[in-house]
Amino acid sequence: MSSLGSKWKPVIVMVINDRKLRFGQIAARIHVISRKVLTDQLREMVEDGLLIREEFKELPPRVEYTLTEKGLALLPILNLLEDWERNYETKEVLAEA
Amino acid sequence: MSSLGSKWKPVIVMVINDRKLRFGQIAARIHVISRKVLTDQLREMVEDGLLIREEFKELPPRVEYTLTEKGLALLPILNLLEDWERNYETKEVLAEA
DNA sequence: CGGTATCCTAAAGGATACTG
DNA sequence: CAGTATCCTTTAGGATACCG
Repeated sequence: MSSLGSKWKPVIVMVINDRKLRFGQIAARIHVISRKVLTDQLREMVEDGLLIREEFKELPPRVEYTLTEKGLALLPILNLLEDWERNYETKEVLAEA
Repeated sequence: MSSLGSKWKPVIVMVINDRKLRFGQIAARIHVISRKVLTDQLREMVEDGLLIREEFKELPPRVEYTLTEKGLALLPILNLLEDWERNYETKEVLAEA
């Protein structure tokens, strides 16, 4: 299960979703992550076959990320995990009330 | 997603499954985990509402763990994750051959 | 803009010995 | 048997400054 590795990779997968996002856009949507960690995670995810990285040799530089088929296949599973968490989180809160 | 916390909790959930297992049985099935870490993880999982811990005041002591409804609900999702991993692991190996 | 490089801290995980 | 207690190493993650 540690194929997901860090706590950030699932978040990044869900943020990118079926879109094509630039580095800055990803950073903006996960504003609590440091640039270094985001860079690290993105590089590892490319190595893991989760992401495709497209670099445009322009100035200023532009880099776009999309999910691979493997990454896309992970999306519904992560959604289930979110549902699971929300579902039981709610029950605990209600139980306390 | 870090509701799953450590790298061990999903493993423990899958090992216990729908059974009732003693501390030693869990340890034996995850032989690479240290006793301290297993103890830590089990305690946290009880706090998280994933596990039920039954302690029998005998000598020698006996402690049995079962999944809660919340823990059981996690099982099919973890199975999907395993399938996902196996599926794309295979493809990469084939691609190298 | 999208990174590196450097340094640092906190926390996860582990080895080993001991206990009720 | 099922833990505690203690100590230690490794790693994830972050702050900050600089670069092409």
